[in-house]
Amino acid sequence: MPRIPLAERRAQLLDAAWAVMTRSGLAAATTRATCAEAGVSQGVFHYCFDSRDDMLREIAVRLVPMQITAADAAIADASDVAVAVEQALLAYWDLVEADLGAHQVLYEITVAALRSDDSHEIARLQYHRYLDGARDVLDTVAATLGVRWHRPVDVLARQVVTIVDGLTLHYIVDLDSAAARAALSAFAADLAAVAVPSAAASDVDTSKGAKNV
Amino acid sequence: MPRIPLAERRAQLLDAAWAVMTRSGLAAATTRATCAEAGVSQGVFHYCFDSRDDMLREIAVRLVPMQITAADAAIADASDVAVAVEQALLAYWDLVEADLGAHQVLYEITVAALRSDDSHEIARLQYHRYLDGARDVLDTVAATLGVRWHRPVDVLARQVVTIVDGLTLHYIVDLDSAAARAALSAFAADLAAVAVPSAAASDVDTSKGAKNV
DNA sequence: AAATCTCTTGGTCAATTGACCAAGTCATGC
DNA sequence: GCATGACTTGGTCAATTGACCAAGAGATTT
Repeated sequence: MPRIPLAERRAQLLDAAWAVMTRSGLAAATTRATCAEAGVSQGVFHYCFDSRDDMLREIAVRLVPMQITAADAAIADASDVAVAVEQALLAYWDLVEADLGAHQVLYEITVAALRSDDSHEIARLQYHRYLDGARDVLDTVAATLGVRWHRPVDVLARQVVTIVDGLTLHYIVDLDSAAARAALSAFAADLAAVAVPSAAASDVDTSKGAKNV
Repeated sequence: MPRIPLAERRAQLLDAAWAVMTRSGLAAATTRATCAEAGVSQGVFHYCFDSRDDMLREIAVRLVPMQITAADAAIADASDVAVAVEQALLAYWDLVEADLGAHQVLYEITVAALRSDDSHEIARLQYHRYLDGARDVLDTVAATLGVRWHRPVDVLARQVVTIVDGLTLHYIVDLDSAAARAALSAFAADLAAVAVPSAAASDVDTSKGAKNV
């Protein structure tokens, strides 16, 4: 009923679609269900978007930055590598448990995107961002605590993404929070064991910009 | 045209559906597509199965044991824990790269099953079997090489499942075999570092810490 | 060979869904 | 105040899909 500009209407429909998805899954977010959630008629949809795929694409794009901003804050006040890594992983994990539906939809979107030639690139981009985010966290930990990773950061970053992704998927299936957190702590310990002191022991090459000290 | 007993006809349709799925995805395996693949008309389908969900359930059931028999053989001739763990993971990994489509469908089935109240239990069972399989491999490694895991086997098993699951999903997205194998080796080293010589006989040299790639 | 049961065929039906439109309504600038 | 264009409505259309059936064909039994 109200008369709002196109941009706002689109955002409203995107919110509505996202609400339906997190509640009932990607497939449930039909054009009709989305419009019903937004309280508008179906004609509005095709006035705002070219097609359902068009809308899905915009949702996926909007998701990419939404996932990153998590763990950096958690490692600020850590004095030990093991603690820092575990707190960083836990910071992400709290997001998973706080909004399980959203993460479940994320897997549905990823799996669906892989079957579409058009959207395959979006899934690839998503995981590329994950790797970048993991690398950033690893660099921050190393710089903050004065350690060096005794293993290529690219490899470590892929391990981190694998860990959070695997843990999340498994948790969505069996909802065993205790088991997930136990495994998470174990992984944190394993990762921390890869860190070696950097400052005193030997000459260290911090390829990225020096941060503290 | 040929006249074959019901059981065989069902198996034939299940094979056909699986063929369509691994080629074009779970959603592509409609009743029509499945019948076309099998070379029969649609009426046969509902003569053999109550519904499409009925068939999907049988496919899922048939899948459960299909996934387990992998890594045990690979650790038989290993003399070092690190080698044994890596070879076990690699044995599974070869299966992933050999039949990527099958594993992709596995994720589609899992994700879809989680949205259905009826099938949710199937996904749970599937991951329960994964955990059992991982535990078996871990026990075999420990027994074969005379070591003890310095961490609860349940936690380690969940780590193993997380690793193979996370690696596989990431690989399906970006098809970066080299990165996946590098991360796999790193994980293997981390896991091997959790093994300590067993109290009984410690001829085996496991004194070193994690050796990295 | 007749009866009977096991398959198989080709087609139909209802429901869902994405796409789309012709005709309205309403605010805003001139 | 009125033209303009942004916004909305309710409905329609074609395509896909799961479900289902009545009739027939072939094998098996009696």
